[in-house]
Amino acid sequence: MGSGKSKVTITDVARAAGVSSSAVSYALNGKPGVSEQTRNKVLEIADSMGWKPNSAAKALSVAHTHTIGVVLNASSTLLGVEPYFMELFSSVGVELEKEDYSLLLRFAHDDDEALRVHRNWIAAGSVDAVMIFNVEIGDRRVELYCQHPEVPALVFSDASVSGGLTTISSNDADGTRQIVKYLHDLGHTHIARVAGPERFGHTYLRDRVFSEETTKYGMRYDCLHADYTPQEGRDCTKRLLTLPQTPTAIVYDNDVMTIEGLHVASAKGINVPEDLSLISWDDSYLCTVTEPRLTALARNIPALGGQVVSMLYALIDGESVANQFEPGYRLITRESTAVPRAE
Amino acid sequence: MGSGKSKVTITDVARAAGVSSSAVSYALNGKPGVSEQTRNKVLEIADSMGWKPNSAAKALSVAHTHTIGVVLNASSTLLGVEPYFMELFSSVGVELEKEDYSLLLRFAHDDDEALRVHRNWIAAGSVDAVMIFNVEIGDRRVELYCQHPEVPALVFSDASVSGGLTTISSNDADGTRQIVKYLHDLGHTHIARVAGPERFGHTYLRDRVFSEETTKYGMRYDCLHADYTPQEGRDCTKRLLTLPQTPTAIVYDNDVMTIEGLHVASAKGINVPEDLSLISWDDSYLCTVTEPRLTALARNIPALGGQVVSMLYALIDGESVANQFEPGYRLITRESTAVPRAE
DNA sequence: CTGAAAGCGCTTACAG
DNA sequence: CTGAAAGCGCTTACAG
Repeated sequence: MGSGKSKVTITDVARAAGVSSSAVSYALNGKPGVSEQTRNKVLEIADSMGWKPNSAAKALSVAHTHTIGVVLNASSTLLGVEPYFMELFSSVGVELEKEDYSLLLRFAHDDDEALRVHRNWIAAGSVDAVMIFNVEIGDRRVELYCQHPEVPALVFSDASVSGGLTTISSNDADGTRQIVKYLHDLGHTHIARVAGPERFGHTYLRDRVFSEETTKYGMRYDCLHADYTPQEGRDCTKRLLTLPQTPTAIVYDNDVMTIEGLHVASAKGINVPEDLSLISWDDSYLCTVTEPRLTALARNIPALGGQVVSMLYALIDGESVANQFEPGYRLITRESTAVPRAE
Repeated sequence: MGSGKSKVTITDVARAAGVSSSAVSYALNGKPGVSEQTRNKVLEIADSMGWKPNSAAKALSVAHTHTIGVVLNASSTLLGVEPYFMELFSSVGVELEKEDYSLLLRFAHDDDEALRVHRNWIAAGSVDAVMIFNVEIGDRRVELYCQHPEVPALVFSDASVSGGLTTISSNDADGTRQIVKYLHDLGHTHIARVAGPERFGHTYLRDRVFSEETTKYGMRYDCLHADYTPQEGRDCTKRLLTLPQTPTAIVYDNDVMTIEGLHVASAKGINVPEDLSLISWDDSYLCTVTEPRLTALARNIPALGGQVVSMLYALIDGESVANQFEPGYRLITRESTAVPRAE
């Protein structure tokens, strides 16, 4: 309603300083076209009047909103459980802060709703760039932003599913190798994995490299696909533990499933790590909370922020930026892994 | 840069429809001043051309951004650990979605930086309203928004610290009563609490009601103040367990500290719940992950979203809205609480 | 019911 | 170095 009526505008400042509004604009934006004297005077007066550029007016003029868009899946019960997004936003947000950029956040129930938001953002010019997560093969968001290069998209996925959009990828091949080598060095010869959904690009990549590495080492490898939820973590573990030949180690694609796997094992009287080693892909506070604490593959999210934001700014500036990898994974060994019991 | 060049504007639609741009505006906004015929034609054409209102232009005209601002504390290591914010944002975000409102998110390192962002938002007209969390006594954000009623603030705190700004409060008095009564009914006569920081309004309120209720029941009550971190959860538990007279139950103001308390107890050979009952204030997945699982006081965050958003909309519409309470707390009893061992 | 015009608060060529 | 003017894409009184 009547809000903003009392706001001080560039015209007020101009009047107070006795110059034109364009002079004020030049002064305020550090552009040439105004003497040092006037510039200083304007700066001082603007400051004393508490002037700040109206964001809508500025956005309309320069066609930049100083905003990075993200739409999240609201129906994912894992949003609250998994710290990933909050940690990432925090790390990215701190960097964005330096240039007064904001995160524009939306929650969609399904893919259609998400797509609607993205379409709207593109047509309305609401964001300077977007970050896209959980990309699936043939993702419609990827398709959409390929058709609209005017709003740059940074895709958090393996480059194989980004349709040419700029990606930042976790180095899943390397992470997989670290895990398999570690288990092999401990003496395991039969490992299993409870993986994420097959439709995600990084799942596919992990699947492939797990197969390659285990055959390289002559290990037996079983893989079940799940959806990251506690329920499926439990179910898959039960199935693996009733196999005629039981694995001596299980790798889970997230920490929540690992924890549920641990509970299933102890309910069955199977000791971790003596009888069974468990590794969580993704480290978090959760992994330090169980008994035993969980060996986990950790990503360096705090370091990720700067990298992400500089990619975003480069994209916004119209530069072409190469696909990059996140800071490397690091295996944190705790008490859930050990030498397998001799048969 | 050259982005937005190809965007379809209201003028393009007007030209295509053979009417004036004002007619288009009326038609698109469902306002009178245009015949049904023209309205339908315009709607159809606008749709077929893929027109969407430019958000900056609209915001500049109507002085509304369709945006709710939140600035979070980036240096809190608990952001990733505690699911509260993500769950709340998700629940609020789903409601906001229906009216195409967005969350505008910033991360500040300290109070000064947060205050700077808020000042900027006010002067720049960047948000239609803000949500404010973790309010302290004498909070400068409260002071700021009291001076600027033109941008409404919804404060998540006890009404005693909001300086008259509209609040939505968790019913901490009721929650406290539930906990104390439950422990009393089990037979506990000496309970302790590891509380949050004293500077928070809700901590103060819990402190007071805990005192009242325990004296009402004739229970002994010890209280230590901590900062929600794992470290202080451990330290405070150790201090409580080396008291000459040891409590038979400990209540923690968050789940993270409860879990650390559990670890301290088992390290000392103290059995939970036989020797010591533990209750977490705030329920989350974490509470179901430990052995034993934790009895916890749960808030109903999914139900909170609708309530919060309708308050926000009312505030934005300039209505005066009364302070409200969140949906009530519910005590979830699990295996970390029991009848105390007879002395 | 309809169109021409002014305004929201900025920026940016364009003349002086 | 400086000012007057047009433009960003909408909305909204104001005349016809």
